[in-house]
Amino acid sequence: MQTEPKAAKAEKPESKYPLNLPDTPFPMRGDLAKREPKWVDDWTQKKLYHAIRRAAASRPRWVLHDGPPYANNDIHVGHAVNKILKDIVVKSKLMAGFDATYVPGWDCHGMPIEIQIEKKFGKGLPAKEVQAKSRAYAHEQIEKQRRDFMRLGVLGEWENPYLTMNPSNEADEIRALRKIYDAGYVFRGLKPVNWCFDCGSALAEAEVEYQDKTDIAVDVGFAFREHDKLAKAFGLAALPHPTGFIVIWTTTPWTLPANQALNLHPDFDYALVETNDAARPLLVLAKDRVAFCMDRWGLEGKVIAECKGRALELIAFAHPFYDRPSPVYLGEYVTLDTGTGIVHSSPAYGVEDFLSCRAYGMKDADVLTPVLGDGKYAASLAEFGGLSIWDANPKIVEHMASKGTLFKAEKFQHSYMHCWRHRTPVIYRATNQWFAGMDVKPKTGASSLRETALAAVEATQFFPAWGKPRLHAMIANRPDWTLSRQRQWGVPMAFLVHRETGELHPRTSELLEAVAKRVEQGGIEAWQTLEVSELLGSDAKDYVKNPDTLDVWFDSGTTHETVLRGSHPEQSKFPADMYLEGSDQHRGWFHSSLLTSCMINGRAPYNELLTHGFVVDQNGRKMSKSLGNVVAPQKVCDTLGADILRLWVAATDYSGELALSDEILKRVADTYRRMRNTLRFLIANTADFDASKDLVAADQLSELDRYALALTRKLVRECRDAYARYEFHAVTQKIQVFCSEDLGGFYLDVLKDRLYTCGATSPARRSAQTALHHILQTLVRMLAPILSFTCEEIWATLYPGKTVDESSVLFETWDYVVPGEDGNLLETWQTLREVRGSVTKSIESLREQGTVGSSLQANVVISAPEPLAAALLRLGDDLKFVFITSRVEVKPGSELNVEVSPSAHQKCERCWHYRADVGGNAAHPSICGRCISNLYGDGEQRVYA
RNA sequence: CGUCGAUUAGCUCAGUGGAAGAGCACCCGGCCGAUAACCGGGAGGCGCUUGGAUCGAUACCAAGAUCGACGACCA
Repeated sequence: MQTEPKAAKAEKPESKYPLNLPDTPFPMRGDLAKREPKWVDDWTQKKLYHAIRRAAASRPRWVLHDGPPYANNDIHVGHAVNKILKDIVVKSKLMAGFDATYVPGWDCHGMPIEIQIEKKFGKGLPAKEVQAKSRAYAHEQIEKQRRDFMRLGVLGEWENPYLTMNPSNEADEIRALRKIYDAGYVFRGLKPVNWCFDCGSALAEAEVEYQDKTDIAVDVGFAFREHDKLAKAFGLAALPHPTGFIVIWTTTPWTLPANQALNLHPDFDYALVETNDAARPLLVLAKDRVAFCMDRWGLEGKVIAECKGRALELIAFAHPFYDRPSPVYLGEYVTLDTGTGIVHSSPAYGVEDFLSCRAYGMKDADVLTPVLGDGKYAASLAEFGGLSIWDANPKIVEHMASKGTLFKAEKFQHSYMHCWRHRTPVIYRATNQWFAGMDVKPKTGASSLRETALAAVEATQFFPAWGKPRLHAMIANRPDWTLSRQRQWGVPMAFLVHRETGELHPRTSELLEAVAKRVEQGGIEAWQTLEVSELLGSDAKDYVKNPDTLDVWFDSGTTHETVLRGSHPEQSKFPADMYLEGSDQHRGWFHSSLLTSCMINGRAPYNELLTHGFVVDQNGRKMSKSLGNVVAPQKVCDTLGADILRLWVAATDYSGELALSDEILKRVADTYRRMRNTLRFLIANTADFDASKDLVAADQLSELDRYALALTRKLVRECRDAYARYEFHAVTQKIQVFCSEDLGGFYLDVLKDRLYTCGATSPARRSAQTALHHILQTLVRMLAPILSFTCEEIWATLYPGKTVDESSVLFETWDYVVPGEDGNLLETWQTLREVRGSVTKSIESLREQGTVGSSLQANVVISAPEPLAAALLRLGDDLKFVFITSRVEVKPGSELNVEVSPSAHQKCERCWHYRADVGGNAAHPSICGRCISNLYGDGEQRVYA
């Protein structure tokens, strides 16, 4: 790192009496936006990260495992927050005395990239091509994101990150699948998904769009078949007619062959209606829909009995055209907006239908699934086998009309789900999927996954603490994990399944390893080209490759296997010490990683979880393009600098939302300038100080300096504490107050006289410089994790001529000792500072009258009661320096009283004190006795200040 | 709708069951040897609203408001 040339001093007539003025090449203005990129290049070229690792090699390992961002789009400020927080944590652990590592990663598989490829290259590409193009696209995205992350000053193994799409990673992921399969967690079951017949696959929500569609809406009667139960439910001894129907309304007649139940709302009133139609003399309808329905069907009728929906629970009615019962199940989702207040339920073709049937104990094997993947009914379906469901719609209506169960049919236009690729209608369809069972006992006989995971949550430290109940609740309530996806850009669920039975091959475990070996060489593409016979020989004719890929959450969720124990074991350990992500990852990465690790390791892959909120604008609103309140990290770096962004992250309480706006950044930049200037003052006033030679022993320091060091030790304690709790905003706050109140507002202000006017190498000045040296060494260490650029810049200024891989502030630790004992210095000087407050206030009132300008023009007389008077008198003549006045007199008094008057003496040209002895030496008529002594004599003794 | 979190000066944050704090910003002044700096002084807060237990709450409890996170294949 290079420091800027010294700015030319303003031309001023040089006094013939020299002063020890501050001197440094360290510029007052950071000019960060311009200079930071050069430093990043320097760190990269010199391999700073690895130099630090070497320096820390003997320390205990501490691992922050990176949650991989998705390899798509430029980074936004949320990414920046996440990476900066991680960097601050890693660097703080480094300086706390650990060998803290950071291997960044990227999540590469999944739908967003698949969609990008589809947008760029069109639809319907063969899998192999999708995979090749996705791989290339992900690489491009990663390169861009990597540059932006590095620009933030984030240190890590950027030249060797982990990518979930690396063949070795893909192979290890298949091995992870093998482990959970071997443990017995994996099973096959039904699950409703959005299904496109033209794609022949499931659709993600993002692939579904709504368009108008015209269907046949039908009112369909389900005949009574449990008359006694029905009569009883309505409070009747018997039904007045043997014939009757409960009526449903649906816009999807094609689901009726799969009807297996009827849904009523438990709290709605249902009516038994007697009509004037001999073919259908009794009807059951929701009471509030009776008038509407009668009118609609052109019937007359009257309500002869009523009951709540729940009274009809489990009563069975007859399917409208097959000879089987359809029982009433209760469901809160039934509404009275349309139809009859009764909903027909085909569990294979509706989410609510599926869930309610399952809630009533229906097994997967009992769910009727007559619709095949191409949209045709299975050949075995009575009456309609082989027909496309859309062609079957009118035939089903005709059929019901002939059976006398059709009440009405009409065209009906509504908004309906369509495939965004094909613009064709999509249905919900129960499909076979692979699951990891939450309540499955593993083969070892250990606890279920849910129990293990809940115990793991308990064993984990959460920052902030409310993360624990949150994750706990999610684990406690979540359903089984659907591992399978019907996609192309993902790691294959490399199962071989029996052509007929769908059973897994008996040697599945070893087959998975065989596939993993091939994927390790050829990536997931190797699975595409694999012939079943290569693995199974003569068995091949009975088995097919499972076409599913793994949920991308399985990719990132197994990085503790594929990265910590896979691709980067040298840099890692298991479990990791920390995972750190946005609060959404309780449902995401924290969650998936926990489950996979509990299945594989029986414990969480992390010891600590740290969560941050999301970035909002000054008014607490989410950032969005439409609101125009987006702050781009790239832009902040290019204008204010990355250290400003880093300081903003550090200064904000990330446990909630992080507010960001131009004004907030401006305030942060103010804070930065304050810190930078304070640091600069320390640097400039120790420029002629060589710690190896000039350091004054702690017990030889003036008392004020020992007090300043006591304050510094206190600051270190507080900051280390706050860092340990990851409360960086507390660190920032403490340092800011330290710089403003303790240093700028008091210590440094007082010190200027001694620094500038005492002999350059005098004990008095060396004492001050010793304190400044320790303070500087401390501050640069405490700030280094946050203001990475600035602190390296300072370090290079302090130790010029060395490259960053030879000398970096990050080689240092917080064990730096600030010498001295606190004793009662803090209390003693707190009292003095309070008196000083009274003095400055008194001077201020004199100033308002125009009697004095500088406080040095003032003489102060303090009356004080004991023991305060003694405490003041103890400092003797040094007291005036504490108050920055020319003279102080202390008198006993009943209460504290400060009187200020202008000095009657001459101002010393050199030290600006007003003293009686100015001009006392004829050879030097314009300066005082102190200055004579400091320049030509033995110099002042400064015991206290 | 449900679960969770947030709400103290213009901004960022402290804090305590007993008369509201800091830094910065703002206003006024000083200095002119940290100078696109530095020092001093001042002004500024129905502590989101409404109830409740309490002698008494900003702090404890409950409801509401506003904002935010998550809610199943979407990383």
